Amino acid sequence: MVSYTEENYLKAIFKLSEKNKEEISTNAIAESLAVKAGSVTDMLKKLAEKGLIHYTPYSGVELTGQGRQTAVKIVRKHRLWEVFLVEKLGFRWDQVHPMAEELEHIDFDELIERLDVFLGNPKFDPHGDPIPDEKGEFQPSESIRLSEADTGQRLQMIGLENHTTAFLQYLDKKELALGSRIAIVEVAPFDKSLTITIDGDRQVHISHEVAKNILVAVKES
Amino acid sequence: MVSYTEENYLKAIFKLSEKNKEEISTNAIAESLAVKAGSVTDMLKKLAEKGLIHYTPYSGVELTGQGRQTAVKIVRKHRLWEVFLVEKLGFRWDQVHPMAEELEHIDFDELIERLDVFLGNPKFDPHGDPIPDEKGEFQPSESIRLSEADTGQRLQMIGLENHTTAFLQYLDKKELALGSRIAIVEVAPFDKSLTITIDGDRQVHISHEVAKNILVAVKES
DNA sequence: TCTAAATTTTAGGCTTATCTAAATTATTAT
DNA sequence: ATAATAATTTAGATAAGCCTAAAATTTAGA
Ligand SMILES: [Mn+2]
Ligand SMILES: [Mn+2]
Ligand SMILES: [Mn+2]
Ligand SMILES: [Mn+2]
Repeated sequence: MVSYTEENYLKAIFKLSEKNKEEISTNAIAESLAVKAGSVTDMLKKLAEKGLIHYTPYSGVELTGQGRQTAVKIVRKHRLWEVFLVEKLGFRWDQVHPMAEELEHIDFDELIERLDVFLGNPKFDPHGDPIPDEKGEFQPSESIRLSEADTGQRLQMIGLENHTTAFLQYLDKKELALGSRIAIVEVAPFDKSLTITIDGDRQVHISHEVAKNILVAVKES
Repeated sequence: MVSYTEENYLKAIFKLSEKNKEEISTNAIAESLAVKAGSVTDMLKKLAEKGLIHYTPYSGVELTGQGRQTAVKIVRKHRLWEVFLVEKLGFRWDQVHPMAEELEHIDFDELIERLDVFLGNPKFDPHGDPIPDEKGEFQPSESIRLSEADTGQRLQMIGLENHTTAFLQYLDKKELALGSRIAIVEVAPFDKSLTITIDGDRQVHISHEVAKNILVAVKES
């Protein structure tokens, strides 16, 4: 059995592994779970004991196959529940994370699969993040940061690199949503801020910082 | 804050209080939660400390207003989730209890209220049990045990006194569902077993034990 | 290379929730 | 009324997760 707390550690390690290619540090885990480093060390020993991670003191940590499988299943549940909360219950995308953080720990295979069917087998959650399938496979998708795109390209907003409430609400205010068609009109050389058009008409100005956190697909033209 | 475990204790005390009018014994709580009596005593002290129960050593326990309120909210969540699982995800009534047992602990007011709306403000769960409203009020409903009804009365099955999987599956086999119209044809004097008709046509034979666990409303005729 | 700083682990404690076994209190039956 | 039985509480342990502070190790700087 994997406890609620162990699940949160595994998911945190998985998410950190996705970003940083290297091995994951004790401090990084501590920060992402808001616990102290000493608590992390305790837990790493336990997870290693259970065969969920490879752990060598002082040299970081890595998920085993079984650990990754467990983590991905939690991510699957988290994202499916987020779709449910937004699509069926009408929550906004900036409201659902704390609820999904709890719902993700409810573990009944048939519940997950029925929920998946009920939602129409969604491939992405309300934040554009991919939902792994029952086998733990992620649908590969090609995206670049808006800050790395060129003027003249036809772009579509498909994901985010930042999931904070503040950022989500900022995007709402600018009426930038997943699926929006974006074209870069101009990049200011001084601060790299962008002038863009959204869905062909509205023209909006955003900072380089914001553009770095928006993922876009480049459409054939 | 009320912990997951404390919530289960409060709900257990509430359910026992509904059945037995008297004060609730340590042993009864221990049995219903499958823990030992000594563990219960520990928890009772803690709940009393928090003002959730009235507790006098050796003389039983009773919920305070605040304790009852907490318990009823958990019951509300449990039953709403059961409706979701049956109505939206297509589970059978004998499958949903363990899942609801976990879902009931997820505590976000807006989630409960939106779920309630999504489900169409149901008043009863899939087992015929009433769903308390946001204020903790139960809709009063008048029912008697089928074993106490008379020949010739027009009856409708509206609830159960036994929620075990075995009993639910037995009712399925007999095609006895909530809402079924029942009339008692004959009661055998020897073992009090009943011959009944279901929805006017099908004739079925059930034991007194089964009849005791079926709740019916007596319809005006 | 050698020392200072940063990171990580260890040691010792605390809290919650559980258990078993012993002690206490209440109930029941003669 | 008393003794046996049943119910309840207390005492002493354990396990999971967390903390702080000290010790150990690694990394980085001069
Ligand atoms: Mn979580
Ligand atoms: Mn998400
Ligand atoms: Mn529960
Ligand atoms: Mn029910």
